[in-house]
Amino acid sequence: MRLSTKGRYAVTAMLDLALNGTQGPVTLADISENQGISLSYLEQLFAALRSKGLVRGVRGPGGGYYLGRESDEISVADIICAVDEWVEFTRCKGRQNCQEGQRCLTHSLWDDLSQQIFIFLSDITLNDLVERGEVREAARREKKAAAQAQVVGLKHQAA
Amino acid sequence: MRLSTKGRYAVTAMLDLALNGTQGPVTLADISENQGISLSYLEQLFAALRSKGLVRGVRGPGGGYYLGRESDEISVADIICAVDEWVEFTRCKGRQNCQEGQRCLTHSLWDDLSQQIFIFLSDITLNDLVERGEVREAARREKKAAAQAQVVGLKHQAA
DNA sequence: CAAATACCTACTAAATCACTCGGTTAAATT
DNA sequence: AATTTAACCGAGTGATTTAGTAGGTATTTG
Repeated sequence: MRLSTKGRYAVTAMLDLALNGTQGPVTLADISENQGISLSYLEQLFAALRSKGLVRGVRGPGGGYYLGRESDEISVADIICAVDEWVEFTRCKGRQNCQEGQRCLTHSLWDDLSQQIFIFLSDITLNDLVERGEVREAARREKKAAAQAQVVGLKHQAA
Repeated sequence: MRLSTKGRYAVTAMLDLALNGTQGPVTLADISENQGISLSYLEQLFAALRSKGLVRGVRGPGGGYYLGRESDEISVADIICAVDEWVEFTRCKGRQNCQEGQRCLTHSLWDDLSQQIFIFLSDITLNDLVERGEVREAARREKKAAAQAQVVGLKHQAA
């Protein structure tokens, strides 16, 4: 799992689409203006999103983009994976000295972390983000506190 | 929190140091050969690590590097923060339209994730990695399974 | 037909990555 | 003292990524 600004741009744009696309398609020009992302860069991002079926484009006047699926069927991980290539963290994959050396130790570390992040982001849908914005204060803090407690639990178990 | 190959190189090198530095300093030339990282690149990484007190250099023949602290006092997060600049995920920080718009939603998402990753990596020390390697098979798999179960628990709780 | 919009290709300045090169100090060995 | 070993230092480099510009073509609406 790779975390870059590119992926964050894509999530932000998709969230804009989820929020403003309830009645009719949203143009990239609108998103560009709303989010301060250049039009051509958005086009590149949406080409990738389209190829993965996350958005659906409608040409011509009055056209724009729809979400490709329901907003609760699109996870943040889906979006990031669509625009950011999944780079392997390993280097000695298939090399000779990766059976017992130190490399394997860090490999399992990165693998664990990568999976951890993936699971975290797979569980958050665009709809969650939309609702999170509406409910805001109370519910959000509760969720955060619960997740926090879980992480601390994981910490003590691992130690 | 930024996750790049640079940080992974640094962790790998530090782990090499923790494993091989028990009796006397370890030269960068050794680490270079062991881990397949160029000497000059290691020098750059260790300049950053040294400035943060994570390693201590000894010049002259028989010299090399020691860990700056005990291996159970150095976390993976410490290492990554030393070599990877901490880039802010936000863009509209201090801008006018970040009070209630969509941007704030993604901001809290990235902040949560970033903190999540930081906590995860802050809890893993070099010593943990060394021990993980010695106990190997049995204990390692148990730990992983336990962590996995925890993560699944977190997922269901959040959902 | 004209306009709006998606869709597509190529190019670019800036930054980062991993590395090379060519040094200079400081300490141990001879 | 001379040599060697190693840390330490700075400049530069090709490859890649980032975020953007420019200039189109294709398709649909009015």
